[in-house]
Amino acid sequence: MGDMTEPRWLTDEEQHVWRAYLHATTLLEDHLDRQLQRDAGMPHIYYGLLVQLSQAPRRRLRMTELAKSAKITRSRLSHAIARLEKNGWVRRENCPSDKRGQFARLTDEGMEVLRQNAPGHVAAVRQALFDRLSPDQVKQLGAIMRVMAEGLEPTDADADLPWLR
Amino acid sequence: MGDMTEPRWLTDEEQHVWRAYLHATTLLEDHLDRQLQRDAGMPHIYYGLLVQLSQAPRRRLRMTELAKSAKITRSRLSHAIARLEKNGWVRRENCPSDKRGQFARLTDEGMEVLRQNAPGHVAAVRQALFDRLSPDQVKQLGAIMRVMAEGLEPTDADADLPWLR
DNA sequence: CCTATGTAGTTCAACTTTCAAGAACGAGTC
DNA sequence: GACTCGTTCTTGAAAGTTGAACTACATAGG
Repeated sequence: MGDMTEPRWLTDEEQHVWRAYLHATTLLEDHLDRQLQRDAGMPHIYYGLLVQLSQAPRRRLRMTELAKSAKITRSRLSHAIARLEKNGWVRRENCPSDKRGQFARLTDEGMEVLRQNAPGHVAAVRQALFDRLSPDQVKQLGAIMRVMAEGLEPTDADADLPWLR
Repeated sequence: MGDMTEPRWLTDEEQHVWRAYLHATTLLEDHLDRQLQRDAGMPHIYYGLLVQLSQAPRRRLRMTELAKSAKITRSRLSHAIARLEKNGWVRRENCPSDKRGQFARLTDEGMEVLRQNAPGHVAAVRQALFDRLSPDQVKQLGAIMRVMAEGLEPTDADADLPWLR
């Protein structure tokens, strides 16, 4: 822990790549947020929740499952689902096997919103990303992102260890 | 406009890459946010503001400049600077040549916070990204991010053109 | 000078996210 | 059962964000 030696700063190239990364990822995030807010009336993350639900077995998932796969806290999900429920796109259902549990289920209206907006969203992603990258670059991006995720994946160790530093 | 033909969905590979992208970028963002919140008491974006200021000519920038280079709205910047000012890390100064203008200037305390946290932050970025990628992958990532940014860069055209779609 | 129009920055209201509790249930132990 | 501890999900308040309205100043044209 007490690594008080001179830190290894980023090389010039690394700095450039890092800035390009921050620049590009925030631009894309903003772009998709705006696109979906405008067309579907919700931010990107909310749209992602609907997508997850639409692909789940009976179009429903336990709250904790959904939170995990969307990588947000349960608290945040509670608020988000409350909002989506108000819109009529999601409905809560009790879990019979565990009375603490709740399912979030995608309603038909929610499915319809998804149907209407999926083409536009895919087009936005295409236009920003896949239509601009060469096939090689798409593969490279995939490999790089997988490496990144591996290093950051919240393992069980993280939960147990008292935080480092 | 009325492109009502069947949309071009993502191929399987593209879908995997897209998910990997979303997964990895949110994990990294969360990771850095937590690291900085814990060590420096501010989120990543606020830290970025201090960095920008630290590199500017007299450690100060006009609000609009800063907003642009941090890629956030002026509104958001106003709030952010208000918060950083409360912490004593930034000070507002009037612009003599334009009475509407404000400079945000990094204070000595702010500079000190930066000094104390830069090593830890760089280490976090290294550990999550550069230490895990091959030299080739670093180059590839840079190229890919530049292509992405090009396609999303808010050009003057965007301001003029009535929005597509 | 006067008016029109644009720009810099802030503020307001609505919304989202976070953080710290807290309520309700499950599971293991005695 | 009664106790403890962990899990599931919700809640409420504080903090942060957004987009539009607003203030103040700048700039250009008559």
